[in-house]
Amino acid sequence: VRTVGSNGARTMEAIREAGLGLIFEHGYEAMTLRQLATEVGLQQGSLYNHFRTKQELLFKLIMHHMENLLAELDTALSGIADPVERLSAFVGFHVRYHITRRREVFISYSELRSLEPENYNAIVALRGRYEDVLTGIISDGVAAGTIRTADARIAAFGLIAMLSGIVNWYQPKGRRTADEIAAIYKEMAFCGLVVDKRAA
Amino acid sequence: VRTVGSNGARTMEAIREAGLGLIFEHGYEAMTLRQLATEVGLQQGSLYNHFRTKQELLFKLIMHHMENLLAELDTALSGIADPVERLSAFVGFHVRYHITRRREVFISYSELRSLEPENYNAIVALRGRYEDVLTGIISDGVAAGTIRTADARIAAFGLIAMLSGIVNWYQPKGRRTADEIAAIYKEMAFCGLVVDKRAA
Amino acid sequence: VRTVGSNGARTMEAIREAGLGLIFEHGYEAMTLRQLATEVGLQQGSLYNHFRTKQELLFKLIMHHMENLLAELDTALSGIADPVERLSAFVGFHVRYHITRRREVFISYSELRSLEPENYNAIVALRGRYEDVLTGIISDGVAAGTIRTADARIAAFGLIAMLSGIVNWYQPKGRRTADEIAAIYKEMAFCGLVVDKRAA
Amino acid sequence: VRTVGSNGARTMEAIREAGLGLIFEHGYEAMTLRQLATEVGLQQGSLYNHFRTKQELLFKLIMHHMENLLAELDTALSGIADPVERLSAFVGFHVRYHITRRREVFISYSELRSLEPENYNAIVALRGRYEDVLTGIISDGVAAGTIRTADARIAAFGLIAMLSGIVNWYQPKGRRTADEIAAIYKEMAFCGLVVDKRAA
DNA sequence: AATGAATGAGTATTCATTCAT
DNA sequence: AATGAATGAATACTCATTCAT
Repeated sequence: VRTVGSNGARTMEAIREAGLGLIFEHGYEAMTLRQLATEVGLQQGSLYNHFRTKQELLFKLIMHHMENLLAELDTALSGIADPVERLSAFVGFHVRYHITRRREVFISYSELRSLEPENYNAIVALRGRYEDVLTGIISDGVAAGTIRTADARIAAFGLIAMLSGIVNWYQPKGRRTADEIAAIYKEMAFCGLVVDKRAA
Repeated sequence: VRTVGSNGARTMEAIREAGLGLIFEHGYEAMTLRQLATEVGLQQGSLYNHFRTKQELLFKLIMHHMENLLAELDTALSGIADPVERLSAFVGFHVRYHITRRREVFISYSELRSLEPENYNAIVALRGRYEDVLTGIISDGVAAGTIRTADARIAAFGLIAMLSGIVNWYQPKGRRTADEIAAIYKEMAFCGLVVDKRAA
Repeated sequence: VRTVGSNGARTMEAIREAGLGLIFEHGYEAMTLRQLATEVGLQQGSLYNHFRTKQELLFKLIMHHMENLLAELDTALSGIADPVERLSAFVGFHVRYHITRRREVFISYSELRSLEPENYNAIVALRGRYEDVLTGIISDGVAAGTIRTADARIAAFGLIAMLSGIVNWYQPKGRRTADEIAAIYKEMAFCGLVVDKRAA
Repeated sequence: VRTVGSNGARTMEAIREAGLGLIFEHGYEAMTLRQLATEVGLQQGSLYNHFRTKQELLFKLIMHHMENLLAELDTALSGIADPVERLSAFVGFHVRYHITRRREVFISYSELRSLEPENYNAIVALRGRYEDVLTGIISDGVAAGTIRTADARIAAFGLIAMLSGIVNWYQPKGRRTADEIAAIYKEMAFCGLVVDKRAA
């Protein structure tokens, strides 16, 4: 029976939103479709008009996020040429994005393991492209003599891990604003922690 | 019926080891006690001679790791007084530990969510003590004028996140040894990436 | 929304044909209306413009077949008076019909069990009329002294079962034509298998 | 919880018996494991201590029957050499077996379609061996000049179909005993129905 | 300390059917 | 006459856990 005023696209959006929240809170395996249906206001079976399997829902959620991430990164870096400036823009973008899209980001890391091989590979490929952008920036800087590291790839991994850790403790009502956090991390990434470098 | 030659302590050790592997691979929720029993060579029911619930198994695994982590950190830092030297020792220890105890470390991050409130709190308290050690080192350095950061706590979080990210990509047969990796990370943490700091 | 050029009667015929094929292949219980709709090129809901329930579809399919069977039998026997000649005509008709309408025949036997009581009774009544025709022929022959059996009814059942078994193994491209098969069965039915009857 | 006095073999036997009855009555697809569990006096999940899937239960039931059928046929024919006498023994055996094991026999025909390909092939192979025995008897008789037919294989199929049809109408309380039915069918199979063979 | 049979609650998914559009 | 979104009940199967043996 079609509920008066129901609408496919609107329902799918509600499923997306509820799914994001439930997976963020309980994890993909622990979230049940009963919970999801209740949250959306549907019967369990009706969910299947909008996705084919629970796995597909997870994949769509993560995929949508990854594509968005890459697109917005592209925008954030466009028009900037100098490696150090690009690095600065990357850090700023990454912190802001991870703070505003906390749930998507968290899920995209923590639920990778629940993706079936084919889906897993698709996501990891996109993640690789994101990492490659940063690795490229660092390599360019090294070539230009303005960035220094023994291994651009490992440095990129380290930097991304550091910045991404924010989602584990950031609270919107916390003691620091997003911009302050970005500044602190940028300082760490650029200058390091130690004043008298001879000690290193 | 007691199988000839069976032995309680030995069985528990086998459960520990198998559980570590299965949770690392599939996640706590996704690991079934049937899998665990098969791996250990028991029937499902027999597992309950060694732990009371699946939750207890997870908790013991993580707790054991956290206690070990803190004890070893203590050893690694003992006898070192200077903050910068302590920081150096911390980084070295953390990288080495995370590389050698990859599964325990990974689980202790990713399965926190599956712990029941009481157990969760107990673990988070220990994790807090670990973070506090690093925060203390940084604060001491700032007071001594040899470390520079706007927020010792956030810097500690950032550093730990950066170093911990290693478990996501480290391969024992990879292109870098543990010591090389530690050196690269130490350099990043101490000096930052940018050569000409005026650009920041 | 009415698809351009769609036509009620044509659609119903397509449903009939697809339903016949699917039930023959998978069985009534195992055939889903989703499969049927896909085969016909409709959405599930649209099927209900052509029948009221899945059960009704099955009933109509079988009923249509039974009525047709009886009507064609009538034609095949019309004008023949002698019991042995009528028996011969019956066998020839039954074999030919079962070979050409394999799917209908098969379903009408195997899916009887899936009919609701009322529908079941209606079909079994028609089947009884078909069996009665053969029983009558045999009885007439016995009365006339040209057919011999201890029980006309059981003989009729046995003969029908023997002939109907054809649907289980007949292949249009097989080693025998329909006429050859009919001849072999007629010989068996008329003369039996054993040459020297004293052995029986 | 192990019910006091419960026993694996006894439970499996109860499942077998109940499964036979339910599949005979409703068909494999229509029988639910809820019904089966209720009939046996277990919870649904407990059934899975005794078979791995519903399909496996069906397969075991049919396989057990087919092996039994072949073993008993062997016994029934052992020590008989003359083809006509073997034919007589076959008919007698088949009728008696099909009357006493009505449910197994019925299921083994009607649920063949529900078997997965691998299982299906295993059963059809055994059925083929049964048909081969009869085909062999008829061929031997033809070679000896005591049996007459244009096609031993088709005659075997026809005879088996005729005899097997009994399961569709036989009632233990009916008007004829098993032995009478066997006699009537033997007469039909041996001598045919028609007195004056010139009419054929 | 281990087994094997049981529980009971739960899981994702499917199905025939309905009905506003 | 067809669609697409919904229902509600059911389905096979799984899971952590229990306990008599």
